[in-house]
Amino acid sequence: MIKVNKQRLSLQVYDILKKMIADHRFSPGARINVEQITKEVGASRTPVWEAVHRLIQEGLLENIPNRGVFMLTLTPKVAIELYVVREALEGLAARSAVPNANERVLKKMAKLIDDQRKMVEGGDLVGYSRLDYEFHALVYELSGNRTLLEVLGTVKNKMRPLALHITPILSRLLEDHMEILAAFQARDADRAEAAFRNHNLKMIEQIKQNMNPDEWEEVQVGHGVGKKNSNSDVGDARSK
Amino acid sequence: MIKVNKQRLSLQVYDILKKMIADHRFSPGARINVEQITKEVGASRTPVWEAVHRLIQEGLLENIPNRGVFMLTLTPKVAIELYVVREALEGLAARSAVPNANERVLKKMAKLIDDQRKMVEGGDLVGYSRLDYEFHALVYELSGNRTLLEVLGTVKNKMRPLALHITPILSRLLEDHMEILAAFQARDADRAEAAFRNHNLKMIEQIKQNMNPDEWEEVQVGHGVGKKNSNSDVGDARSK
DNA sequence: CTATCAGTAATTTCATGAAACACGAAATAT
DNA sequence: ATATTTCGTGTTTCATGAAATTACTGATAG
Repeated sequence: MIKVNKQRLSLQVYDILKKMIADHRFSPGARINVEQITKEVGASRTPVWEAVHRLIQEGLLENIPNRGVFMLTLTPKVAIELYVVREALEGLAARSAVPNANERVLKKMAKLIDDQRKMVEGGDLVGYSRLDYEFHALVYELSGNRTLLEVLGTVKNKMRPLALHITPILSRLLEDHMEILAAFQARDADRAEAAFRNHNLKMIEQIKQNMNPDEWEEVQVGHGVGKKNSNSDVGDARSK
Repeated sequence: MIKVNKQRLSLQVYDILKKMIADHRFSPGARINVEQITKEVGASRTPVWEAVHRLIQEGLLENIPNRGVFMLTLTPKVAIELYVVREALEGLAARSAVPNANERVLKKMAKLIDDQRKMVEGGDLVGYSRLDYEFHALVYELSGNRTLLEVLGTVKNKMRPLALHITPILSRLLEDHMEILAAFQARDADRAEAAFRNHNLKMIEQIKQNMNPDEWEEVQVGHGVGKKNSNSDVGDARSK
């Protein structure tokens, strides 16, 4: 049986573009030729632009007036900012989730971790990522806070362009997950929050090690509050 | 002199609608007649729909296919969720901001609090709200975390429909601000975070008192993770 | 060699007719 | 009466021509 595609065109385009971004089909700073996309997907300008606007609003693309639409470059500064915010939100999620954990969920968590171990042993980064995503999503759901779920979604969305640039040490992330599970099993909200925060702090360390230190611009101890840095580095990126 | 508005039409409409929502020009669940808006603002459907779509995406409006666009009802459950998330984010903002505080900023904070006191004494709720907003914005900026600023912006955005339904006891909020300032003056990040969190917890209490208790649906200790509650109450709202 | 300017081309937004869609009301059949 | 189908109506999305805006190009003058 053939299913008809019921979704609005603009949403389809949005999904296509988001997938392309997630798959790193555009390098940072690269130009997105909107007109070409309309041709490729066989739609008209209206729905395509609607999708592009949404991605711009979400901070994945950038529009330089009358020059074009560009893939936003995720600077190390912003990357760390994202993880700092995520740390707070995931800490909250973990804390809220602990009281709601039941045996069934704990089993599921254990199963996921077990599967993750296999992926790590097999060196399957992509497979691991998917399970990692599921593991986190499970905790978010368990928090029972729909709003938190949404906000975390948008934050993690913005991280997508990052994924390829930092290669985490999988075995260590796995240890974190085990600690998280242990905290849940002990019904210890403080410990769960700490474990989740720790998970993120490790990623921040990872970023700092992987990236050019003189690009950091000091997130935590940021001196001024000026706006001068917000766009300048992106501007450089739009080569070609 | 008549200023020509250089901004994109869709953005203007977006701002207009957002302002109308903030001013409670639409009651919760009320239908937004998109066609009428196009007439009122003298624009065509395209930019108006773009604005409406954005508001839908931001969770302020809701689209029931081919029935119309409706003002979303903020349930007490969601309201509390929002404050729980905000608590975590503002706590982070405060903590990050403390190390960046200098004399100039502290002066500014003191000045804002002083102005707030006048508003409280004069019973000017609107005036107070504006200063309250500035006070918070000052801390967000000071955190130096642009991403945090953005996320907090979207969260507070979603709270807008709430403002009128809970009438806070201004004098107590003012006390909180004073405690926050004291924490900053003492350069005590823990204390600042606690003060900010406390500020939000009070609001949550306020909501619980102001609203019908049997609508709460238990946010913190939410039992299941089911999705059954996510939309049902909204559906009811689309009367008429 | 630099600056200025006009013409050109590309991007982006907007207006509007038309199509698609979903619901309810009526009409028809069971 | 109940079920099914058709039709009308209002909503929503889409396609496309046109207009507005501005970057780029290259020529000319200083």
